[in-house]
Amino acid sequence: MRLSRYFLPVLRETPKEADIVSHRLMLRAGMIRQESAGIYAWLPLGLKVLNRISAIVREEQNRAGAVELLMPTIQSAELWRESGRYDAYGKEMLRIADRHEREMLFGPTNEEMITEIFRASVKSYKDLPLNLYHIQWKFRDEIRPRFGTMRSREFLMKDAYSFDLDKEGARHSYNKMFVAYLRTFARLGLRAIPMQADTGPIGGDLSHEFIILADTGESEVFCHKDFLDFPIPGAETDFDDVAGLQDIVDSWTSLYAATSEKHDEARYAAISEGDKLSARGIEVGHIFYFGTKYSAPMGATVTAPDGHEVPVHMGSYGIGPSRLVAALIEASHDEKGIIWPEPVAPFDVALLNLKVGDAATDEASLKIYHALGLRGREVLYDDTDDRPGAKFATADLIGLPWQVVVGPKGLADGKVEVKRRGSDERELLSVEEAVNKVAG
RNA sequence: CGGGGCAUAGCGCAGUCUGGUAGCGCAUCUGCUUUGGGAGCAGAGGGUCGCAGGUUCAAAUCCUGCUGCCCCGACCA
Repeated sequence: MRLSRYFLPVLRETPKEADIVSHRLMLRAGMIRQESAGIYAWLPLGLKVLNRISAIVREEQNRAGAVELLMPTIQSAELWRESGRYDAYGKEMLRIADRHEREMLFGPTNEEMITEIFRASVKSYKDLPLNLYHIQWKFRDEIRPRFGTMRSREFLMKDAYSFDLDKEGARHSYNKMFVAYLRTFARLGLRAIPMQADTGPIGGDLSHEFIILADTGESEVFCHKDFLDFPIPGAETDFDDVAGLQDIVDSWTSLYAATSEKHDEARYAAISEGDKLSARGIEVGHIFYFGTKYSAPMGATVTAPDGHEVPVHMGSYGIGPSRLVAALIEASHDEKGIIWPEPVAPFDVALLNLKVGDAATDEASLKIYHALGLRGREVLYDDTDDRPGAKFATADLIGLPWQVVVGPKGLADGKVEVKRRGSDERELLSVEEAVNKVAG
């Protein structure tokens, strides 16, 4: 992509409404634009990141056996009356009337709808287990939206829903998502730690929040330091291996980890001094088992092997890609701008032609641009006639993992400069060497 | 919802107290020069001063009402 043909409205100055770093940088880097309180338009650069995150989430959901569908954003109030949540949900739910004065709502979550879809078609235990998910916009009318897309009113969420015959089956379904989440966050370049979460009226130990550590995180967390080095389950993990998955979950839950709300001072004190880790964190995922909370009142039943009809055991599993965009920035930036982890970077390479119009730099830049494109790297080619300083500043701000700098001085010696964003590594290489280096 | 604050050009702000017909920096456009860390000079364009009333010869400025947005707290992926 040529920068001159792209839409990248970067801001030189910091908008005054943004006071956390990810919000500031997302606005300055031209990723988002606020349209209302807690409601954002995703500009091209931001959308690319959002889509890359969603793609990784999707791959890992599929790997774990979940099946994608897409439910609407608008739901009918009737459905929510079945579960009793229409009145229980309160003002967080955005309620809408259509032209016939029918009561509708913009979905804050989809338990009711997925239960309705399930019960319409699934009647036998033989069709279980089943896990259905979608990645869809949600709306929760937060009292006070803040922190940009970290806590917005409209947000993108991957929500998966599992259906099992009994609690044992549901536990395995839960474990599948647990492991999928470990893999998902690791692939995004994050270290997420599963922490015991509130299970509500259901009780038990089947609810975890996945928290990433970031200095600017909103909640205080306490855990054993060993979590930082725990191994991530590999791509070859067999998700149908019940005992194998349970072992992974057991080891990942064997040590103390809790947010301040669930913090147990005594258990934390029991950790040896050098192994304590107290930090700030951001919740990026939440999984829980809720049994027959919706299936029973809504009549989502299957016929069991013994011929009886039983309500299915369900769980739900959320990840917020639009929050993750901000969380990734909170976890990876410096004073100059964003430092994207490679798997989610909107482009792989920033190619800076320092003197557009100069025959030598134009030719070398185009050669690199095309060669990297052929090698499957996405390049943002800065072919604008800005001055070098402005180009460096923009490239640092938007944080692409590689920078290739083509200037008249270097080219006089047949060299271009290759830099890694986020480190001081820089090398002077020939055009061919630079292409090979960056294309890996 | 309680408490605090803001609204003037795309962004950041001054002007409001003390009413006199809107300004600065950056950005944008034109020209020339410049080209390795947010260039220089010259010129230009861009505003129903958040909205609606009111007071006044005259309102960004004073009065009344409304709206939007931000921050702190209680709530959330």
